[in-house]
Amino acid sequence: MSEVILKDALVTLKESGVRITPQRHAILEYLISSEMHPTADEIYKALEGDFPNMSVATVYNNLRVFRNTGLVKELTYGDSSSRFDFVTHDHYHIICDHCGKIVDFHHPGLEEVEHLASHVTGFQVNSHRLEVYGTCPECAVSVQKAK
Amino acid sequence: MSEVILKDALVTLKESGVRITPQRHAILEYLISSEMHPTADEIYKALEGDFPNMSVATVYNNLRVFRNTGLVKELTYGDSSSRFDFVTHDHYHIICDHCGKIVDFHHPGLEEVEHLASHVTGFQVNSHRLEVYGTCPECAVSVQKAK
DNA sequence: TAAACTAATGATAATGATTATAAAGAAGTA
DNA sequence: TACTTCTTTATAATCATTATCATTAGTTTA
Ligand SMILES: [Mn+2]
Ligand SMILES: [Mn+2]
Ligand SMILES: [Zn+2]
Ligand SMILES: [Zn+2]
Repeated sequence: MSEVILKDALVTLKESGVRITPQRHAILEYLISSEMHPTADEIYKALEGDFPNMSVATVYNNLRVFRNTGLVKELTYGDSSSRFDFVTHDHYHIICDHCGKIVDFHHPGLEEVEHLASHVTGFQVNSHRLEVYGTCPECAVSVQKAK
Repeated sequence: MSEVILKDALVTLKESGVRITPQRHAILEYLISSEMHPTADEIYKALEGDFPNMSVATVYNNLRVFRNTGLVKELTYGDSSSRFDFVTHDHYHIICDHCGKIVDFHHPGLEEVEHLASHVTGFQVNSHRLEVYGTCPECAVSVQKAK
């Protein structure tokens, strides 16, 4: 299933004049298959078996290439390092305050909020960012036990 | 006007057993008077006239103290450094993609989104974060001219 | 095909925000 | 005053990310 997505991504890259290297192929494949919004370092570690000589700079460079091509979104939180999400359809994220897990969820876009914001501030609005925070079901269990 | 807010903040600190040092007083005062959501370094630079010997670590330490007391919110965006916002009433932010300016705006809380997110993910929801991005009126003018 | 050009990789150094450490100073307490 | 605790300051350490640059690989041109 993710085969098609990968193929499409490769086409997009080729159309943007970006060469498909084995490293790029592997990073993309990993991003598409992963549900966990990995950091650059996690990607690096996940691929070091197949690419023992790959530099961490290559991971960063290529994530930037993917971001500029619109294939990948960078998620930035307060904590240390960025996380990366392969772009399919629009979605929001809910994040566990305890374990840091990031889970996708869907919700109609908040155009109303964008309109109001534009109206009261005079900005031309391009986009918005929304995240919900809380306790994931797994962590809720642990918190129960701790009592 | 912000006098009252400062007084209240000092009371909150005292009640939390936090000593009021001249540096803390100055950082708080600066945060309250500033509309611009400054970074730690901007605060440091703004106060170096009055406190030539103050260490940048003191700024960071005290911002953390204020954050833990609930007086200050830390705003983390992708770009390098955190920004700090003195907490008064809840509000959202709209951010200019061109100049980085951060402007407050008010909008009813998005409880509906929190409920739906909780429902589809099984999380216990605590909070959410929303930012709107776009072009501020000033930058819109510059963009016009550039054409 | 060979030469020339261009892009990508990998090793390593640099950057920059933030945190840790430890000594010195100030305030609080008995 | 003696003792304890907190705070500041200077400085070093950390760590993610970016820059540099030589090497390699791919593409284009002659
Ligand atoms: Mn996602
Ligand atoms: Mn604000
Ligand atoms: Zn969790
Ligand atoms: Zn602007």
